Amino acid sequence: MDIKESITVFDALSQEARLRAFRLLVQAGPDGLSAGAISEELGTPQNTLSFHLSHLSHAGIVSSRREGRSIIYLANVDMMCELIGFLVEDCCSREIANIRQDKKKGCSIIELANYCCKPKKKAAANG
Amino acid sequence: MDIKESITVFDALSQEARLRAFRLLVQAGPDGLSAGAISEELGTPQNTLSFHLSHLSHAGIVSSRREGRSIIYLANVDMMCELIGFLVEDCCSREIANIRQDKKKGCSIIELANYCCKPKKKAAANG
DNA sequence: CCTAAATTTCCATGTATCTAGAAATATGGA
DNA sequence: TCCATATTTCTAGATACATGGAAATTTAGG
Repeated sequence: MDIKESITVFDALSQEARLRAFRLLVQAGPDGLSAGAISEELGTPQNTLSFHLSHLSHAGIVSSRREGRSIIYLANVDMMCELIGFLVEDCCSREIANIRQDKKKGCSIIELANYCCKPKKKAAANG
Repeated sequence: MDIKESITVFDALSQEARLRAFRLLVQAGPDGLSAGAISEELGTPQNTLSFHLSHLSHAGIVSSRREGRSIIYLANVDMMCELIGFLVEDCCSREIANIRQDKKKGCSIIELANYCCKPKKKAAANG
């Protein structure tokens, strides 16, 4: 993910209706949710929500498929993971964070030093 | 971090000058950078940049201290980690991501399933 | 074809944001 | 005090975004 793309994603997530819609979609998982269902859940008129869904879609963090008369939206969790990677990237050079692959578990592992995330505690004699 | 706060942070990071300034500050680490240094690096007029730094500061992802005539800005990496936690939160319920504390290493560990971050591979007989 | 349902596109209005010139504020040194 | 430096605040105009009513599009069923 480059800086332009990440700006597009941040912009997409920087509006309440959109962020709440995205979170609903992440929670909904692979089944996704119809535009109408999201509209009803958020209490946002369908045409307004459509504008926002289109915004999310353009940013690439949601995708959609038609199912009969409904259009089902899906969170693109992959993109979200890329965004997290982008955020953590700069930290790696400061020994604040570390990203590696665990092939046994089949996952990416991000380690964030606690002196970064828990600054209230005294730092250990470690760096 | 709640949804309102995260919107404020996403909004702060959704503009090129601000995101680039923030990344410079992350790279700069605890020493930080003066407003003038950032302005010069980005090629953005000081008053324009001041507007953006104030935006970042209001969102809480940078802080500042005065040093003589300069004002030194610092990335609030803690806030960035909270933001990552907020993003990952919804995934956890879907077994896509997981956050835990490793007390021996003194860090937070985020595990992101590869079927999330590496969708090009075939998924195992798992879902 | 006709009607209903689900969603999007078009459009106008109001609001917020971005930008940079000019003026103001804060600091350091002679 | 006076001057130079560093940064912010004020201000105005241009641009972009959010909202929702009305019309258009797409699909389903008779």
